[in-house]
Amino acid sequence: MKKTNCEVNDALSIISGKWKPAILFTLISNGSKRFNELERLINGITPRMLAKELKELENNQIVKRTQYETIPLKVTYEMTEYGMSLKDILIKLHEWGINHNRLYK
Amino acid sequence: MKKTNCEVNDALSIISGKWKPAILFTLISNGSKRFNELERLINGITPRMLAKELKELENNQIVKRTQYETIPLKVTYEMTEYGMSLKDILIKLHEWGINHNRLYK
DNA sequence: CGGTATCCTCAAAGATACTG
DNA sequence: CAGTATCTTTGAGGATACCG
Repeated sequence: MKKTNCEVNDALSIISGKWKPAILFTLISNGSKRFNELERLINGITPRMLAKELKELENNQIVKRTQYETIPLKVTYEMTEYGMSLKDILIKLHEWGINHNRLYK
Repeated sequence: MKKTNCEVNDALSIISGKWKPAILFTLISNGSKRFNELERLINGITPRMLAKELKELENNQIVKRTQYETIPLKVTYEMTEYGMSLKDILIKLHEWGINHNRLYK
């Protein structure tokens, strides 16, 4: 999809993705979480989608991945400081969505 | 695409759409605009996409369509008061996008 | 002037199974 | 435990032509 001239799309491209808001809220609210903790906390997500969206968030510096070379393997994900700059926007979108559902559903 | 449990997606589903941010900013900044004014102001958009996204915004009460039975036909679009409740969020997304591009592009 | 109609492409997301 | 690999489906968006 070619770019448009509006930077809102650049911001949206980073937070949209079916599971990204849920992933972000989970990490924002709960701090560092392991892969399978996220899998359990986010209802209905498959490992494929969780891995894919986490990787995109990591590539955009929103989320930090840490791997511990233990047996069994342990990997954690957490918000970066930069990622936390999305917190207010996400909260406002959340509130707007709740209000919209109340009015129109 | 089945719904997730996060209302951020409900908000995003209303403002995302490739041309919606550009349409919304144009109407927010310039007030009421005719179809072909929007077409000229928004670079690269086709009539099909403009009509489609305007209709979705109208269905969600974000934009109001007014038709004048003149010859030639005249139709205008403007933000609703409810639609204006998105203004702050759009501005924040815009600023975040600009800053993100500055940092990572 | 303000749109539709048709056809096409491609990427996002789902289902299921498998691996270091 | 933390993911990949494959295959399939769906729908957003584009191109182009036409209409009341």
